[in-house]
Amino acid sequence: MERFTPRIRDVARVAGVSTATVSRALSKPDVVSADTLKTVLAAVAETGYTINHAARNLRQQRTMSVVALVPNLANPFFSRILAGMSAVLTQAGYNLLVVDTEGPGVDRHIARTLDRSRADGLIVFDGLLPPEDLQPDRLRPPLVMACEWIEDLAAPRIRIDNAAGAGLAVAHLARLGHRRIGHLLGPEANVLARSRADGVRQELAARGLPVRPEWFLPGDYSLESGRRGARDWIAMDDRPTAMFCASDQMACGFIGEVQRRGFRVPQDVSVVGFDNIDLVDHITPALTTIRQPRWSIGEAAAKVMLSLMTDTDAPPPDTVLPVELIERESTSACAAI
Amino acid sequence: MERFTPRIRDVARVAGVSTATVSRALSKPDVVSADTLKTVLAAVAETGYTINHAARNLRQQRTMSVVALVPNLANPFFSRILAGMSAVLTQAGYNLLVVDTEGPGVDRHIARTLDRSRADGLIVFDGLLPPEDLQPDRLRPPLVMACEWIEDLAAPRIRIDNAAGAGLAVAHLARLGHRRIGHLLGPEANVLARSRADGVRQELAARGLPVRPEWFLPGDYSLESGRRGARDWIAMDDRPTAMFCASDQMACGFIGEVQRRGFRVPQDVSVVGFDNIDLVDHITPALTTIRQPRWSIGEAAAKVMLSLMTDTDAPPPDTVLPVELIERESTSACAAI
DNA sequence: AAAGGTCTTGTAATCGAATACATCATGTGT
DNA sequence: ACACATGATGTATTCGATTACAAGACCTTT
Repeated sequence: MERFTPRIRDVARVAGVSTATVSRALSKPDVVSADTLKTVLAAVAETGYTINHAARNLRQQRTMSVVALVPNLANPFFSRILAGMSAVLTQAGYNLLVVDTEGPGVDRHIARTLDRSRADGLIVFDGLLPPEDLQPDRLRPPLVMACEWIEDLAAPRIRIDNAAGAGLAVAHLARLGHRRIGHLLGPEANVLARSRADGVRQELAARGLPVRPEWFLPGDYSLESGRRGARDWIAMDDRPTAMFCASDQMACGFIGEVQRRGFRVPQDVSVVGFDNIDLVDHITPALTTIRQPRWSIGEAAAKVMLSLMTDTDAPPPDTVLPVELIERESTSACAAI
Repeated sequence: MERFTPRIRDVARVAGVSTATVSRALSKPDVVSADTLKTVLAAVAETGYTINHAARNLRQQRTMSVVALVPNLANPFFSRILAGMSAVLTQAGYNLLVVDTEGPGVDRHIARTLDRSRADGLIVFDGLLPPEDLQPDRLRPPLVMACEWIEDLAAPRIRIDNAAGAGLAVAHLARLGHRRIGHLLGPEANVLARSRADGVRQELAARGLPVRPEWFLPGDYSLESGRRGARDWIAMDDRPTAMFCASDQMACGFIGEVQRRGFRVPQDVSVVGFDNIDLVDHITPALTTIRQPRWSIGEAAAKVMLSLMTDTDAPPPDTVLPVELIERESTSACAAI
């Protein structure tokens, strides 16, 4: 066990070949002779050689890693998406690294530092990053937007049909006889939140149901804002009999608070969420929600990224994945007259 | 706007100085003259130069990034820890990258590829990684174990006193008059789970309460295993009146399932969790739990890592952070005679 | 005025692997 | 037997920055 870290030339010396041959033996085994290959591999084993990634990255001008920028890792929504991406990328020999773009102590301009010498690709899940940090140019690695997107930024998008998902939720409630349907909004600046709110309005209008601005309560996807939404709902004179929440987290906060204040779900208010995070199948009542195919979103994002990085032809500019209503216990027929 | 990516020598040419001077101007501004500095910065702006990290990493033999290996990003437990780490590391000029070590499509041996040429430090939250991939040697970056740890692996640890936390939970239940206290276990292989179970046994014994093996139900921290635990609990003839769950996720699964089967919490069974994830303050009943100082854990891990990477003297080998009981609504005085 | 110091800058080596090009041995076709 | 293709390997350059060392300019001290 030597005290220095072996380099390719140490392997070459031990194997009695040139460094070029060692390099070839390791990266394109089929171009060297079988004998040489065996000798080199033995020498690698003997020296304990491992490649120096910095050197390889410099020479090849690529890093074999893809960075995912996610807003708020605290949201369990992302975990399965990341797993789906990881599966595809690992398969293709790439590493997946995750960076949180939100919260105290986090640099908003992190994307600026993620140039080609750092990552071969960038998959962005945060629609609020400064576009100028991501504008494609020769320094920036290829970019894919997933879930959220940034207007005016030309990049392939992987997303679901948020408006349609919201429509499913509203249609489900309407079918149960609800005519007074409210919506707990996501953050104003968020494109998804806006699409969902639009979907709600469209579906309500299409069914001739009232679209009352005061029934669109402010929120920001968080548990805490779900709780605030519940208080707002309780404070109303003229309450909706059903609430569609733009995220499961808000739905949990909402349900928890209304129950604590003595209301029953779904008897006093039906609640629909959005995302289908693992948790919502386990709370009581189990949450009716709109399922996003999270694993598939991750897979699709990774595949588009791969084709962006390696293929010559352009990937699909916009991939829209299907959503689905999952009926559970938090919704029931409208009891009001 | 040229079509090539500018290099340091392009800046040097524009500024009319040598590449060495440009390099110094950018990394140690105080050693170059004020005039030169201004010229160089102007040239940088003009060319749009940004550094090539691969080249710098190769030359300096470091990457300025720290990788965190977490088991299962789906667990919201980690988010605030990561944020705490990120805050400290960003401050010190390091990047934090997160890699998930679990789930389908994930490479168990990921740690093997994370050598010095990839990361300057490794913070591991997964006690089940193969130790041989982490054994410190000249190739491996400095290592810190946080939350979990691996026996026989010499590395500084940041952790909480799990046994004491479990003790707090049991003591709380005992104080409420419970004499039949069960424990929903974490995964058998997990060191934390074992410590917590030991803490339960110790505290029960110390108080002269029964330690019945059939009241230690199997679990694995997951929501689903909480649900299974509930079914096991329901199936018992001779049920505990209180259950301490080794994770909040299990406590949620447990409470959801017993409620669904017609039991009330805390009237029919008191429940204590462990972790204090954000969610548990919002469900009904709000969960009584053991709080882990997650932000501080992250901060402490990052600080120890920094001293490992930069200082000459050794950091504390074992940092134990305090835990605390948070009393909410899921526990109440024992109703049984 | 010579000696020595400080400040600033340039020259050239270096980090470790990949690869363009050259070289040489062997095999194939006529 | 000659021309030429093929395969395997070596030599030397390259990726883009940092930095040891050298050197020049200028100032201070004796």
